[in-house]
Amino acid sequence: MPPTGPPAEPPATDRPAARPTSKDVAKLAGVSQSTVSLVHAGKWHGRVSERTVQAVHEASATLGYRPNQAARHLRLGTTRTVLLVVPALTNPFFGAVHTGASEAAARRDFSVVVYPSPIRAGTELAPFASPFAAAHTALDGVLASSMALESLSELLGGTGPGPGLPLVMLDSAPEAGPPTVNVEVAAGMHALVTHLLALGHRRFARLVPDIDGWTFTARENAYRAALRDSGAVHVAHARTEFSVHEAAEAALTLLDTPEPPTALVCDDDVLAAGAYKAARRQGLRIPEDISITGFDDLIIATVLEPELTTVRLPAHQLGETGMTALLDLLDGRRPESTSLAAELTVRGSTAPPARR
Amino acid sequence: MPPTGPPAEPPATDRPAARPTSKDVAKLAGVSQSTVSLVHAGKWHGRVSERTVQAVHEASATLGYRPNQAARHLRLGTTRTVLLVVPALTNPFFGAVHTGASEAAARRDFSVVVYPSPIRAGTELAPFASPFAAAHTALDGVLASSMALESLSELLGGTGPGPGLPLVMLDSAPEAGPPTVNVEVAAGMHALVTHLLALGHRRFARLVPDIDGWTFTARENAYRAALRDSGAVHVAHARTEFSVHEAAEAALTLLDTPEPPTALVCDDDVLAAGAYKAARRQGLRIPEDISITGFDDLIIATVLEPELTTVRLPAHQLGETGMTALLDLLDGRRPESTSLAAELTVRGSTAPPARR
DNA sequence: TCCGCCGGGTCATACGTATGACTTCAGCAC
DNA sequence: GTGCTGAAGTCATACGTATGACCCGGCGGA
Repeated sequence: MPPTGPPAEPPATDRPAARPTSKDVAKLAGVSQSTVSLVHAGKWHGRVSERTVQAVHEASATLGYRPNQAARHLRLGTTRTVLLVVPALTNPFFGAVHTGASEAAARRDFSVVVYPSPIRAGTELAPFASPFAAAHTALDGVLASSMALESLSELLGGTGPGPGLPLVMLDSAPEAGPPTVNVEVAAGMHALVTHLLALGHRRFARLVPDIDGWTFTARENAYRAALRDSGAVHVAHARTEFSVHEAAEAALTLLDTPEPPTALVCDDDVLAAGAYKAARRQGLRIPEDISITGFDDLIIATVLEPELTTVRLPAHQLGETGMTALLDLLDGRRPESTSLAAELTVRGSTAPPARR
Repeated sequence: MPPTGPPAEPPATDRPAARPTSKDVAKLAGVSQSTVSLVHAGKWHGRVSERTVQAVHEASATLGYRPNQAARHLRLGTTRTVLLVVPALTNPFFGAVHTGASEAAARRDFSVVVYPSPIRAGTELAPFASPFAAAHTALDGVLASSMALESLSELLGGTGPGPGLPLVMLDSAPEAGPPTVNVEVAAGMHALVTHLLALGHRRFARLVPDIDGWTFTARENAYRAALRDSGAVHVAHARTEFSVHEAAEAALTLLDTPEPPTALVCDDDVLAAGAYKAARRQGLRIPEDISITGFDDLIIATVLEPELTTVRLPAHQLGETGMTALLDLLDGRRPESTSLAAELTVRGSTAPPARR
């Protein structure tokens, strides 16, 4: 006698609410599980008759069958899920990036998980570190924005020799390893400064966030390059936290001087909003007494009064293009790094400087 | 002789870049795969010696082993992934909801996928419908915001008899089936109107978005209730699309009348921004000639000048509480529907009406 | 001496799918 | 009748993990 008799037979009643499997469909349709799988994969040409295909479809419909994703992920070795790393979704710019990326992913049957990563290395990383590490094997690739590569690879569990995940970077230095999709912020900045120079401005100042990142470096370099040999001077410079009130304080230090600038170039619309506050506190009219510019073209650009002259960045397209590049990479095609145009958007916050 | 000889033997060389499995770890540590699994699950007390545990950990570290998520999902029948359904992440309010939800999920080792759903039924649904259906079996639950239940269940692939996914709703009617987490918008609106009445306002108007949803209905009802028997009158009402410029147009129709209101109650800060524009186009000063209020307390509330009196909604906390409720539900605990307080935030856009 | 028990592991299996290898059978040419 | 081909399916297995059921050696008690 074999050591085990038949174990306690499971209740033969059809379990009611359990999700149906391909086996259930097979039984109902009177075919084998393989056939069900073939039909659902669409690979049945020359292997299954039309009549059987019909039967399988009907059976699937009546049971409400959906293939178990975990099982196919395991079998196929792919999860059709990618990770989007952005600084914060509370910034509408990245909300738009996400939307674009999601749409592109959806078109090719991929899902997107978001990992809002703190920009500053180290801070607030704890609550997310663990699930990220866990998700590592649940991902096919990573689309990462505005983050230093080293901290990213650290996040990716880089300590071990595990093979790296396919990676595409958004808005980061094109020279670095992975393919990148960027916005031509340099060209945008150039157009912006040129616009101000053409209006007659000769005294410039600059308000920048205390965030490191390729875009900001690129903006800074383009700003300096555009000013060089222009006859205009860069008179001052302030770094600030990324909030309206902090920006206002910082802008005040730029404006409250014996010879204030006539043009204030801010690296983001939010900072420009702070600059508006500072200007008004100093009794300066915009744009008569001072021209102020932003960057990004968020909603607040049109909320401000006068509406803000800024550089529009194609956030949605950035996400879309980046995701497309990543999926191409996953398909084995080596995507080329691309740049998207940024567009100068002139509104009411810039004008010729007052005559002295 | 059996029909098949040994099939073409796989190349016995250790494959270089393949992700290591628990089997590889087991071999290196000199134990069985089961033991590795037990150690990683932390369920080894009384079953594995400390020394062996050490060995397994070391082997895992040197190989850079990460458990394959697909395999454990399949085995465990759970994916530890939930879906967040929000109208649009480009609205910073929902960005904050997402952040809160993600943090709560991360704390319990869950991932979040986002499905930005159009508010208006039918539109733009196509690009997302398919992956959503596919993801259906890859989800443990759904946290949904501001959407009609019927369109949601449609999204969930409701045609078939598939068992429904555990669901928690954000900001929706508490009477409906699933547990809800809401913000006490009614109390917030009551406080707001009371504030305006106390300032002496007697002629009210209202600017609302052309979006259906529980919150907006609740705001409207609370507004009317607060005005009833107050001696004040509701003079006009306009619906508008959810954008600054459209809102400005709509607000103009409210203000450009023989007897304009002295208080304009807007259902969102974005609409209030539009109202500011309309007021200025009419030559009205804020708040001397007209008081304007918003709702939500987005960044633009402090960007506007004067800064906007509004009702702060705890977006982050909403996402956090909602996610916690959903995860409780998944754990079998029946969460109770809860409400979060909304806080009246008085700033510079409200003042006593001008004497006539 | 024998039994029972416990610490420390291993074995075997199931989760649900996808797919290469195999089978079966009808039709047809020779 | 024999052999061949193609259509229509089925079989068996592997993906990597988690876990209930076993197994084994040593020790304490009767």
